[in-house]
Parts: sequence; structure tokens; C-alpha cells
Amino acid sequence: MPKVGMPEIRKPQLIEATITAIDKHGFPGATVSVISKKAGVSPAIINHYFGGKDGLLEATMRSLIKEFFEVLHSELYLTRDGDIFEKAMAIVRASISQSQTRPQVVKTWMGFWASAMHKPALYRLQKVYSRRLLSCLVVVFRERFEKERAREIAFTVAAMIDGMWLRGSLAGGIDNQHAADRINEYISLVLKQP
Amino acid sequence: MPKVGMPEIRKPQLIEATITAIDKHGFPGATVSVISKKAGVSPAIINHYFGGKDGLLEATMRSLIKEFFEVLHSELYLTRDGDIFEKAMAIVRASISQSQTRPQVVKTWMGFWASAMHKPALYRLQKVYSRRLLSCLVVVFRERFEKERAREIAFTVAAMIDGMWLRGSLAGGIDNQHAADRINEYISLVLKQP
Amino acid sequence: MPKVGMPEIRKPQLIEATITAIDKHGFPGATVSVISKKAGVSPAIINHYFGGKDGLLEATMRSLIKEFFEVLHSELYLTRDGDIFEKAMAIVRASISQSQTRPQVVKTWMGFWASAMHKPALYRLQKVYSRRLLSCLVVVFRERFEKERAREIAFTVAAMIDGMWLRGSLAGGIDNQHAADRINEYISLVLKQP
Amino acid sequence: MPKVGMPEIRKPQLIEATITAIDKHGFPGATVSVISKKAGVSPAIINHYFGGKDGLLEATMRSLIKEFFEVLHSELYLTRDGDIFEKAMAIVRASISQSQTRPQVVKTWMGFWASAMHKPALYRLQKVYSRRLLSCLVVVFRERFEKERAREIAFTVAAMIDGMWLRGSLAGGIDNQHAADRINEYISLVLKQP
DNA sequence: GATGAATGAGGATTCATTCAT
DNA sequence: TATGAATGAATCCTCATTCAT
Repeated sequence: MPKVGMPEIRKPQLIEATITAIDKHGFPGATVSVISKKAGVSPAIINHYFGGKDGLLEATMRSLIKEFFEVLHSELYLTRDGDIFEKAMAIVRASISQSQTRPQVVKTWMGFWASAMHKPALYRLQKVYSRRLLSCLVVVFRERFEKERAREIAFTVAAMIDGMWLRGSLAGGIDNQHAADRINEYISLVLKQP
Repeated sequence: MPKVGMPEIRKPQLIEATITAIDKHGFPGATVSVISKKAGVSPAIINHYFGGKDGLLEATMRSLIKEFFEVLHSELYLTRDGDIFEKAMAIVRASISQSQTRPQVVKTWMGFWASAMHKPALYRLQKVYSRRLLSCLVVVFRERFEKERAREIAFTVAAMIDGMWLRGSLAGGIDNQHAADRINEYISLVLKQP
Repeated sequence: MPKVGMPEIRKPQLIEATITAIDKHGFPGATVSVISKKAGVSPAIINHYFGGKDGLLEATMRSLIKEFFEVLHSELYLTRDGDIFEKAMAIVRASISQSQTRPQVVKTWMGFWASAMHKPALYRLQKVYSRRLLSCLVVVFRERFEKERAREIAFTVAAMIDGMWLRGSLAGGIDNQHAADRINEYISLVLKQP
Repeated sequence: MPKVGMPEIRKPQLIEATITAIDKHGFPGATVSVISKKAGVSPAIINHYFGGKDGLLEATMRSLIKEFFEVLHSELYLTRDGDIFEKAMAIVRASISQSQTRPQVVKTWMGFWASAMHKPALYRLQKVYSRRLLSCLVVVFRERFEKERAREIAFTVAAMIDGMWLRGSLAGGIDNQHAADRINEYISLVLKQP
């Protein structure tokens, strides 16, 4: 008789192990052997549950994205009655705090980003993240600007978020407050425009 | 007497092959076998000239950085008599045009950036690039602002450059004019401030 | 459930294959490919069980030494009630018979001895063998002589054993009886001294 | 016009470099690249003068043997008017001092000995050394003993020499005086026999 | 005579995956 | 469900040798 509910236990366990492994040993160093050892299971389990390493990587990235947007939407919800500036900053805060609460996630994102260029499955996921973040920002700025202008601003803010996160990943940690202040400043300037 | 002047021929040839290989097959797919085949030489030659794969990768990244700053400084030179805005935009233009003139370079940069997190030699090079770009921007903004303020603005512009380049790499090519316009706008806003 | 008890089968199997390979192809010729082919398994299995070629070599040498001292101690046990001469000759017999029972072992020992000079792990093992044989002889000669004298004689006998074994390995096999007789003679002479 | 007399310069130079290289890096570490670098010439030179690495190794071993017997014969010559004991000890002294005056030679001999088992050319040379040393001893002991007895004693002394040299090579240096004393003792005992 | 460039064959090792249990 | 044994393909790298100069 098979144990029931094992997938629900094993899958998150392996995804968590993958993130930890990538952080510790880098993307190339995160082999199935390392990951499975970290999860305390046999390497064969990965094939069993994810059909192979690529499946595990895809699931891991999907999980990161899901988690990210959950944080983002809950932040947005808290500012549902706020003004446009407060809403924009909620998105910025969510995007940047992400890497603070779980610093190891930074390296993992970076690895996925690089891999995305050559693995279609990851590429699709990366696009989803990228567009969805942009879209959230566009929605906010549409409260004040016409569509094209809103897209421009959203694009700029999204690039600032990614750029600061990228530079922060290199520096070994982001100074979140400073990063947020810079984006804050840009948004203020834009909103003050006639 | 052996053939002379071969290093000067082989080294750039292998560096070029490395860039092409990373672009085409990704960082992990750029094996010595692939690279040497692309260069039309034996894999052993890589050890002969660079002491190993890591040496070749480091030389390649160094070459990209050198090339980048050559473009940047020549752009800056052209605006040596211009105002602060023109100088800043020269830097932005150089940073972004980089990816237009040689599109395959984008993926290579991306791969290096991800690898830099786990290979000390590449990490150091990435820091050099990162700091030097920042420093160029700071110098420009010091013409108008006090030190701390100049650093803030420079940091923001640098993040915008990297972020747009990152998003562009995903989109399969940057819309350079659009990206430059967005940064242009930010700089204009900042300079217009009292 | 995986197959159980495989380590107990594979490890001796690979060690045996290593001895055969070194005998047949020499130390440098005993590649993992040759050894694993001889054992009828994949080269990767060596890493699986011994962590690499060096681990296998070390285990092989350890196995030879263990086997040697087992023979030696069982020979010594048979003469536990005998006189000093009988005990000394038991050690000599054990040392020399070793190479008779398994001629291929001679070349393997030789290979290890040469390698021991440059591989610390093997060097340590060789010292263990060397000292332990000496120590066994010292114990025997202490029955008659004072410590320093016992050490001198033991050292001489040990050197004779190794030297005859070395010359025998070159000649393509030791004339055991002849070798034993020569050492026998020396011991007799020494014991007859006032 | 070719430089004349180069072989006479290059050959000893490369042989010396080979001995140094084997001592420093071990037999497997003494690659043509290492040797030629040590000699300050191009690797291709080795093929030029010795037809390949094996030729160089053979020449090196031949050189060691030649040197050894030169020392031995000059020691013997000094005792040409001495008694049998003095002559025997002259041979012993020569055999053992060899390794003291040039300690690096020990590792080289050891490497050759191990290689001799699988390389016919070296095997032949090793036999020459082995037999010639034995033969010198036999000649000495024939002054007193009949042929068979002389051979027995010579064989024992030769084995003691090799054994002590072997144990000494492991210990990291021979205590020459101690080794000579032990052999001295054996010879005295044998000569004192009725 | 002498060089360094260049190579092909072969070295150990790693890895994702499969399989019998 | 879960395992560890087992593998084949592919990794980088080393080495003795050859070749054009």
C-alpha cells in the first residue's frame, strides 16, 4: 500500500533543498546528488517526483515566482485605499524585501535568469515574472497617466528594481532602504510633473 | 625557429569563439570541446594559451570589459566640451549601444554575471566593471552636485542601465532608443531640480 | 530496496582486479579503465566505492599488508612454544612465502614501494609495514639479547628479507628455499655467538 | 652549418635534468615537459637526441649504472693489496655511499627498479647491474671459499646491500655507518667460520 | 640545431539517469 | 514509495610526439 500524500511532502522538501543548494554551491554546483543529500533522500527520488533535474528546476523557479507574487499582492492589498504613490512603493518594497528576507534567493534567481536564455521552460517562466511585475506597475500608474505614459514609467521602475537587485546581488547584499529611497525619489519626481 | 606571433592570433581567436559559444549554447554548454571546434583548433590549445578553461573565461570577460570601457571613454571624449547632461547621456549610450553592435555579447555578459557569484576570479572582474561604471557617472554628476548627492544619482543611473540591459537580454534584444529615453528622462528630471 | 551487500562483493573484487592489473601492466598501466574492465564493471564504480583511484590504491595496499601480517601471525602462532630460532624462521618463512603463493603480488608490492615515495597515503602504509615487520623481529630477539642488540639483528634480518625479495622480484621469482637458507645461516651464526 | 659537439653537451645535460626531475616530482611526475624545462631547452630536443622519452630514461639508467661501477672499481682499486674483508667492505661502502653522496639518486633507482618490470630495455639494464654487483662480490669471496659457497655469501651480501638501501630510501635517508656495520658484522661472522 | 605551436590519444572524474530490489 | 547500485556519456586536462619554421 503506497503512502498517501507523499508528493505534498517530498516536493516542497526538494524545492527547498534546491534553493539552498544553489545558494551554497552555485547553479552548476547544485547537482542532483547534492540536492538529494541536502533533502536527506535518494537521488532517484528527483526523477520519481519531477521526471528529472530539469523538472525540479522548473518547479523551483515556479515556486519562487509564486511566493514572490504572493508577497507582492499582500503588500498591495494593504495599500488598497492608499494613493498612487503608496501603491507603487508597496510593489517596490515587495520586490526588494524579497531578497532581504531570504538572501539565498538572490543567487538562485540569478542562476535561473542566466539559464532562462537557453532553456525554453525557464525562459517562459522568466517572461511570466517579468511581464507580471510590469503589469502590476502599469495598473498602478494608469490611475494617473494615459496608457502609453503609464507603460513608460512602469518599465523604468521595473528596470530600476531589477538593476538594483542585480547590483545588490554582486555587492553581497542589498541596502534595501537606500535602494527603495532611490526608486521613491524617481516616482516622486515623475508624479510631481505637470 | 617556431612560428612566431601565434599568441597574438590564437588568443583573440579563442576569446571570440568563447563569446560565440556562450551565446549559442549557454554558459554550461560552452565546453572546451565546443569552443575549440568553433575556433577550428584542438582543445589542448586552450591549455597551451590560457592554462585551462578558467583562464580562457577570465580572459574573455576581461576582453569584454576592456572593449566596453574603450567605447565608453571614446564616447565621453566626444562630449568633453559638452554640458553635464550630454556627458551623462554619452555614458548611457555607450552602455546600451554595447548590446546593439554585438547582440551575442548580451548573453555572454549574463552568463558571466551569474558565474561571478561562484568564481572568485570572475567576481573580481565583475566588481571592477561595476565600480568603474559607477565611478564614471559620479565624476560627471560631481560637476553639479555635492559628493553624496552625486553618488546617489550615479547609483540610480547605473542601476537603470543594468536593469534595462537585463530586461532587454530577456526580451531578445533591447529597444535601445526607448531605454535611453527613459534614462534621459530621469536625468533631466534630476537636473531640473532646484 | 536496493541490492544489499554489494560493497562486500565489489570492494574485494576491485582490489583483486587492481593487483592483477598492476602485475600485468605495471603501476602506470593500471588505469581505472583497465582495472574496471578486468573487474567487469564500469569505471565510475571505483569512485562510487573508493572515492577515486587513490582510494582504491590505498585500499589495495592496505589489503596486501593485512593479508601479509595475517600469514605472519599464524606462522608465529604455530611456533609459540618453539625456541627463538624457530620463531625467527617463522617470520622469515612468512615474509618469503608470501611471494610464492601469489607471484603477481611481488610486482604489485614493488609498484607500491616506488609510489610510496611520492604519495603520502601510500608512504604511511609502507612505513607501517616496515616498522611492524621490524617490531615482530625485535620481540623475538629480545628473548635472548638486550634491546639495542636485538634491534640491530632485527634490522639486519629485515633488510635481508626485503633485499632477497627485491632481487627475487627481478629474477622473475624467488628461490624461496635458497633465500630462507641464507637468512637461516645468518641467524644461526648470530645465535651461536657467545 | 650545424654546431658540432652538441650531442656531448646536450645529452649529459638532459640526463642530469632527468635525475633531478625524478627526485623532485617522482617517476610519474617526470614528464618531458618538466625535464626539458629543468634543462632549459625545448621538449622537442628530447626526441631529437634520444628518439623519445623511453630512450632518455634508458640512457639515464645506463648513466647511473656506469657511474656506480666507476665508484665501485675505484674503491676496489684502493684495496687491491688488502685482505678479503677489506675488499668486501670496499664494495659495501661503494654501494651504500652512492646514495649518500647523491641522495636524489635513491628515488631514481627505485623508480627504475619498478619500471624495469614492464619495460624490457630497463629490465635488461637492471639485470646487468644486479649480476655485475653479485659478480664483483663473488670474485672477492673466491679468494677464500669454493665457488658455490662464495656465491652463497655474495648473494647474501648483495641482498643485504639492496635491502638496507631499500629500507633507507623509505626512511628518508640511510644511516650509512649503521648499515655498513651490520654488513660488516655478517661478513666477519662468515669469515671467522672454520 | 632548436623552437614553440599544435595535436590525438588517453587520463581520472562527474553527472543525470536507470534499474533491480 | 524509496533505495543505492550501476552506468555511459561527457567533462577538463595531460602528455609524448610531430611539424613548420
